[in-house]
Amino acid sequence: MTDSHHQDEWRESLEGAKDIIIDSLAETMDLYGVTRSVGTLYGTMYVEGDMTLDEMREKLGMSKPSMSTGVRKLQEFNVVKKTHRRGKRKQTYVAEKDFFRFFTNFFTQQWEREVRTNLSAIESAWEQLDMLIQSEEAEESIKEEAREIQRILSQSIKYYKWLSRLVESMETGELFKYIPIEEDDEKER
Amino acid sequence: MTDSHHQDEWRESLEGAKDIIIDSLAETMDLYGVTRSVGTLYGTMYVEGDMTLDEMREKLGMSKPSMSTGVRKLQEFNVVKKTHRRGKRKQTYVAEKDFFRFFTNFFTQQWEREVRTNLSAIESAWEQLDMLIQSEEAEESIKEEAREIQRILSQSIKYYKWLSRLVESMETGELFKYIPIEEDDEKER
DNA sequence: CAATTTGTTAAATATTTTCTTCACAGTTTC
DNA sequence: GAAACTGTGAAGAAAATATTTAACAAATTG
Repeated sequence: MTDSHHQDEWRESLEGAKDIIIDSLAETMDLYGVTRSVGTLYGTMYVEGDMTLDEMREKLGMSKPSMSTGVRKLQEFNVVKKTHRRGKRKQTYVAEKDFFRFFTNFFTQQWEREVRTNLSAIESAWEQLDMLIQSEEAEESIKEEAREIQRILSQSIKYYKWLSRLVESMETGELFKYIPIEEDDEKER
Repeated sequence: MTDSHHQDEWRESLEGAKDIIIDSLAETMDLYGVTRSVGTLYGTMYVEGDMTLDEMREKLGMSKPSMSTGVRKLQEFNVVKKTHRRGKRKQTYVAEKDFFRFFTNFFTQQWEREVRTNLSAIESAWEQLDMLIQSEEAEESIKEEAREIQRILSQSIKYYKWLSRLVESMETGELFKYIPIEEDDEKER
């Protein structure tokens, strides 16, 4: 690292640091099924603060419809919200910067959906299996397999109930009593 | 539903019930970035019990290399393990049927990776920002932005530490003390 | 109310990902 | 040790996704 940076080079270095953060957030979100470019968009908003679609487009060098759909996905995950700059016409969007809230919002949304989807599937499968089990005609071997599946399903119902309670404890903040957020022991500023 | 089913039709009905479960599991896993066909594979193993690659291939009507890579993915997520049927030559694989363990294994693995990736990124970004802040030459406005980013990052470090503790509490089972698994209040059988 | 601007939809294009076929290396069996 | 079989890697084909361009509808300004 030389001693004779121009300001542009310092600026470049700052942007480089941002990019390290952005890329790593995008990679992480990729793990959770958020596409990489949507992750990059989130990361950008995370380090840049609130932005308009045009600012995003310029920053990421992508088209505006891409930004529009990207932002919508992030809103669906509950990690980006609309805001507005007073006096301004353009809509602005702001990313959730508090990762505790990110975590809560994101997984709450996913887990609730998981519970709904799967409980409803279990319900209809269960009925169908009942019909089979109660029929006079069906072979015993088939009935036995149906009962076996019901046994497995009844186990999984417990899980979905538990998952609901986990979600609830995140929403109420109860979870953070059990697993506390460690306070900052740095000198504050 | 008619009264005159053949056994084949009852069998069909049983398979239908399975498929409802399989599809719903696959859809759920899709939410978490597990591809749909890998989710279907998991679901199949979930309802069918342990299987060989050839059994999977036959059941899903896909090629063997697909099964091979699918199973490997599921192993990476820690939700499928190798087993063997005694006396048999073919390798068999078994899906984790206990969703509590599925949950723990899957998210533990993801979250640990998230922590590692992002903490390491924060570390290098932080150094780069420090260099900038401590330089004599860089403009104050740039330095100020660098400090602002460090403030944000120091908040997020708290989050990653918390996430590590959450993972730990899942691994030790501590979490299930706080948010207990409700016991089965159905009449057992 | 005409002219601009903003955000979104639709169609096309490009890119990425998934899947299959083929080949082969490592094991097991006789 | 030859023959058969199992699992996986590589290359290409097929399918799914993401991205862009173009067009438009709604809102805003002068």
